Amino acid sequence: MKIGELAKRTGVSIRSLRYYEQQGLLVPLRHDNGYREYSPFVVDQVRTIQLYLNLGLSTEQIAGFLQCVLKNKEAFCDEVLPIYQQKLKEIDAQIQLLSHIKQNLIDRIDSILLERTHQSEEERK
Amino acid sequence: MKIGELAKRTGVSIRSLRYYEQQGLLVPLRHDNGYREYSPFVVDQVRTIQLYLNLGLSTEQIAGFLQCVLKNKEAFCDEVLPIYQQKLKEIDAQIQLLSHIKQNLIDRIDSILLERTHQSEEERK
DNA sequence: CTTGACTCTTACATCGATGTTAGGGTTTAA
DNA sequence: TTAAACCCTAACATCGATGTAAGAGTCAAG
Repeated sequence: MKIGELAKRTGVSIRSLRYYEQQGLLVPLRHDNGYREYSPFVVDQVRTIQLYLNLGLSTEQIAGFLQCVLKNKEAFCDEVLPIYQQKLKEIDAQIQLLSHIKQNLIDRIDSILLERTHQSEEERK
Repeated sequence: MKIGELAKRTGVSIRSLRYYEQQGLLVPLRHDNGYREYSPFVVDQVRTIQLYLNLGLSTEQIAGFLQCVLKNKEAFCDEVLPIYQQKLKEIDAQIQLLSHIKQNLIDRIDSILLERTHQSEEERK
């Protein structure tokens, strides 16, 4: 199938499919006219790519183990686990940072509301 | 004081100080030779800017209320509260997304480890 | 007067997946 | 044959605070 149909079937934009190819995630055949030709199996491959992107992995990381996981179970691909664990660390760090900021915001919001309450009480006198 | 000293006193890079000015957060005087001249009060002003940046606010948002909060309590500046509340919403959304991904990663890691455990047991037979 | 330390402006680079556009071939159905 | 619908490459834009570098002027101490 050509790129337009693959885009429709996967819900991934043509732009992104070309980008994945540039990053080495997809290697379509080429017709004489330069058009890309994709095997039907590639639909699943694209969905797999999307799955990993949604886990926050970069195309570079995905490229490192995609060929393996397409043929085997993840547990068989030694590159996957360390990447997952590293990503988990990063996510934890981000969550911690965001939680800190969140508490900070909550405190400041409360402080403003409290101050306004006081002010209203003053005015009522 | 000149920009270099302000940078030293605040720990903010010269580059950033110029950027803040470009964003309308700082308005230093200019000497005849073009050098920026900062009042000593600006040290606190820069610290205030940093504080808001660390809350995840953009320079544009900060510019919207900086003049007010420099002269009054935050509770007096009507622009602040809605920005805090909106930021809080965004942070919550991000935390939720990250938590979702985190759980997903944990599940996949567990799955891999479990599968390897099984495999080891098989091999032991 | 000279040299080192400052300062100035302008502008490109970062990070990364995706959008968008321009300019130009190809295919297909009417 | 023509027009619509596809496809191609190349390249700029996004988002935003900050780093970095080039080229040039200024100032201060020796």
